[in-house]
Order: sequence, then structure tokens, then C-alpha cells
Amino acid sequence: MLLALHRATHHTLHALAARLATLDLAGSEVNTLANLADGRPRSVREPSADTGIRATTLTGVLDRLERRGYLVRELDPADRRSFRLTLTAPGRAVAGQVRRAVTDIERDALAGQSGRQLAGYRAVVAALQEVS
Amino acid sequence: MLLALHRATHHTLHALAARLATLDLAGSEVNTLANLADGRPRSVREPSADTGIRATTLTGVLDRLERRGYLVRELDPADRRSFRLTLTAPGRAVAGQVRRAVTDIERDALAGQSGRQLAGYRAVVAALQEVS
DNA sequence: TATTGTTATACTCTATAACTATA
DNA sequence: TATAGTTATAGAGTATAACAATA
Repeated sequence: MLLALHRATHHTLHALAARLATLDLAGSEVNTLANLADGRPRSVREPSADTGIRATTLTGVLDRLERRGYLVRELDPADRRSFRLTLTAPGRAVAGQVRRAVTDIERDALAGQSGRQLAGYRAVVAALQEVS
Repeated sequence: MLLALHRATHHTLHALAARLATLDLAGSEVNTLANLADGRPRSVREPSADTGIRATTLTGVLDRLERRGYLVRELDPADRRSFRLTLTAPGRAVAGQVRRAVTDIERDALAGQSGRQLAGYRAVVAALQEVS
């Protein structure tokens, strides 16, 4: 049950990478862009907490995304220890593609599933996130 | 929905590592031991397909597990290109601990869930493994 | 003192390709 | 020719600890 979860993650990350192959993005880059896709500026800590990517890993991810012109880091005037991460126009375009690929996969996978099954899935996944 | 799956994987891998901290095993080592836990000899290809770990990664994983005395590689007399991976007695003991940690986490997570919810979870996870 | 984010180090995991031994 | 598994290389992800700047 737990191992099936891990296999599904492996597999869907692969499917996602294949559908986005032309963008040439690594897993965490895809994840981070999906997280920033709505365009709202965020600190580094926020996507780190949301995705489970460590801050030390995120530094490298953000370096690459910034170098490619997908986002900018600006000092937060309200707290000058932290940044405001903002997607550029090209970054928003790429993030939009990522979001669409994610929802496409979700749609494909859920085609044959009932609402009740989906609810059960959500409940168990939520419970797994609470395990300590 | 898909991102929640990935978060749950991240989180449960973490919980598993924490519960097995004294064993000092990396993620793929845990995964591989869980896969071999029943004691049946296997080729390298089999756990690779079952876990999604690449054969090139598995070589290093098996090297470490062999060096620690948890398994042996023996040439398969029936097909001398391939190995038979067999757990040693210490390897079986460690694999047993891994299995117990996995089932403990599953039990904890499913404590408040109905059979119907679990069935929905299984169905959706299976569907996600079929996405291409 | 605590927090944000970066840097440094060392190790694990992945992708790709080339390689050997065997089938 | 094809398959099982290893090796090599380079990049990506993690853990841990130390650090500067700010709160």
C-alpha cells in the first residue's frame, strides 16, 4: 500500500517529465514552477514547506530558474532577510504549461473513477501526510 | 491531487527513515530490502521493475548491501548472465524490521479509514500507475 | 536569541551511453 | 542480435552544519 504509493509517485513524475520534455526541466524545477504558477510572490520558505523540497535544494533550483529568466528574487522590503519570488512573463508561460500537464494527467487517471473513490483516495493520502 | 501524492511520498519516506534511523539505510536500500524481504532469490531486473529503481542505481545499492553482509550475489546457473540475489540471515533480520516499519505506518495511517475509502485509494493509485 | 536564506561538503539517485559476457 | 548487469560521467537531490544578515 505504501510501496504502491511510492511507485505511483515514481511513475507519474516520469510521465510528467515526458510530457514536458521540450521544456528541459528537472523534477524540482517542475514542482517549484507548479507551486508558483498563480503568480503570487512568495518567500523561499513557502514553496519549501508546500513541496517538501529542502531550502538547501531550493537555492540551487531557484538559481537555475533565475538564470533561465523564469523568475526574479527581490528583497522583501517588509522583512529584509527574505526574498519575494516572482515569475517573469516567460516563467508564467512555462508554469502554465506545467499546470496543464499536471491537470491532464489527473484527468486521464480519474477518467474511470467515481467521486466516492476519489474521496477515499484524498482521505488516505491526507492521513499518510499526518503519519509521524 | 497529483502534488498531494508527491508530498505524501516525500513525507512517508521521511517517516520511514526516521523509524529506521538506527539501521543507517538510504531510501533505495530500504526499498530494496522490503522487496527482497520474503527471502525468495531474485534477479536484479525483478526488484528494479518492482520498485522503479534503475538498474544502474541498483548496482550501487546492491554493492552497499553486499558489503554490509545483508545479501549475496550468486551467478544463476540457468542463465549465467544474471544473478540470484539472496538475503543472508542478518539481511533477513533487517528486512524484517523494514517490513514491520512499513506495516506500522500503514496501520497508523489507516486507523480512521473505512474499507470503502481504502478501496478508492487503491483504485486511484492503480490508475495513476497506468498514466502514460 | 531566533529566523531567512546561502554556502560547503559528502553522499545518494538519475539519465545516458558504452561495455562485457552470455543467450 | 538481444538481454543481464556493470561501469563511467555528469547532473540533480538530500542531510548536516556553519554562516551572514536581519528580526
